[in-house]
Amino acid sequence: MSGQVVKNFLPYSCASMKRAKPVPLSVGKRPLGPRAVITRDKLLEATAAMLETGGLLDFKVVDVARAVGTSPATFYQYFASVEDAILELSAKIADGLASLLETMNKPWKGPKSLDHARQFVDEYFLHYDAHRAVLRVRNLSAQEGDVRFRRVRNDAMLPFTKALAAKIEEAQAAGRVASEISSFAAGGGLMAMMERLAAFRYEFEARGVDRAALVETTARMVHQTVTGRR
Amino acid sequence: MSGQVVKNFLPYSCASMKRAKPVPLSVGKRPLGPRAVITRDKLLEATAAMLETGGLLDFKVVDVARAVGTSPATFYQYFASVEDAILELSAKIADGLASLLETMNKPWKGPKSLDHARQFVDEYFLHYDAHRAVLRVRNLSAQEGDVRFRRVRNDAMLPFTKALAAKIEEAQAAGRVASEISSFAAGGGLMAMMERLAAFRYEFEARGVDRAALVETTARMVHQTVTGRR
DNA sequence: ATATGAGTGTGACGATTCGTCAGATTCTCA
DNA sequence: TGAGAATCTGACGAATCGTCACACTCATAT
Repeated sequence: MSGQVVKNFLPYSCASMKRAKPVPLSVGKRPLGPRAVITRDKLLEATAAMLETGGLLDFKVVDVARAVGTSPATFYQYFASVEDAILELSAKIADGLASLLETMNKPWKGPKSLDHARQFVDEYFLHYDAHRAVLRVRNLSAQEGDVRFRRVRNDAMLPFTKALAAKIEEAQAAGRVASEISSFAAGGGLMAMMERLAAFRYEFEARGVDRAALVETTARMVHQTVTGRR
Repeated sequence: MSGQVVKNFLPYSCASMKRAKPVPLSVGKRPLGPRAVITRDKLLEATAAMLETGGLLDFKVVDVARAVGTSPATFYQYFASVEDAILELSAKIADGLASLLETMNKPWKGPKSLDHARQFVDEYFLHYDAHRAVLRVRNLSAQEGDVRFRRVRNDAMLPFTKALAAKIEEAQAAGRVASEISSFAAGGGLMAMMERLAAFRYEFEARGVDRAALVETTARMVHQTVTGRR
């Protein structure tokens, strides 16, 4: 109790006046050293793990810190906020789609075209499965209007939407798909469907639609919309 | 400062020992009186409003209470948790779909069938627009595995999924839709697409696809998948 | 009137989390 | 080995959470 008086004095004491600028010791903008990179990565990892486990509302930085064996202060040394950490996770995840996009950019022609669609859907589901926790937060934040999350989401999804749209335009030119359809909207619609089905896959399984059936059905819907063929 | 000593004594004073059971005065399970219903509703309303305004992570009961001109304690008198309040909001919202379901259960036959699809999509978008804030939290919680939210979501969406599935089965019986498709999965896929497009509608507008175009395109995709006709 | 008690609301509290420092600790290398 | 850079954290004030005992309001019976 008596300490309080001292405490109130301290910040203005002569001693503290000596060092004019106490040097903001923490990370300025200097590149992180190797040890720092490791803890930072561990924190990111733990953040993702935490999101898998519990709901977003129960998310506590303390838990993440504890999981890594460090203190909350360390977390805030590397991330300005929880959202920043999740944003970075979201961005990292998007990279994993590169190879899938290649598959996508090949033309869907001939008797194999439905197989392409199947592979596309299947791999997208795999991708979503591997990152569902982070992705659902990314999508929530994007819907809430957070520009950064919107950007990350678009970076991940737009290439696919456009690739689908391009195929649709071909089909439209060939007269197999109605011209009243907006190719971009349709491509986006298909991506929307896939994302959503991936998210609620288990809901379908609970009702007797197993993964294979879901993939097959989705692939056929995609294929049909994109090529105009059955 | 000196009051602190007194404070430490109080909880164990003889006076507090007198009443063995202090009677939990607050709401037991008795039905709420008229005044209570009003404040409760105001709290629900303010909760919804708060969700429209800011992100889920910034949600503070204090703000809701302040908005209604009451204290957090009052909020907790009526809702065990924030989630409970949002759950109730979600349940209420689902009721608004009743009339749309009627539209849905009519057969989509003849030259007007595409119009039915258009109306369906259009009204669903309207519904989503009116409740986007609550719906996105409902969906997040459902994805996180919260059983209550899953139930509410299913109650709202399953009837539509089933109605679509029924139509698809008709089309399959007539040979217009591939039998390899799971009608239930396809119906769910369409609902998924609509929900998602409604959620990210503004993203499309930012890219030059206005509402009308989005509705038209979506309606055609739904119609095509459901009837097997162009 | 007013006393009674059910119905309704809240101040105040302990507990928990947040986000921020200043400074302790650990590492590097001259 | 020791000086300084890099990394981490104890400790703190502020804010929020969720709870409880109590204060207030109001209709009704006496």
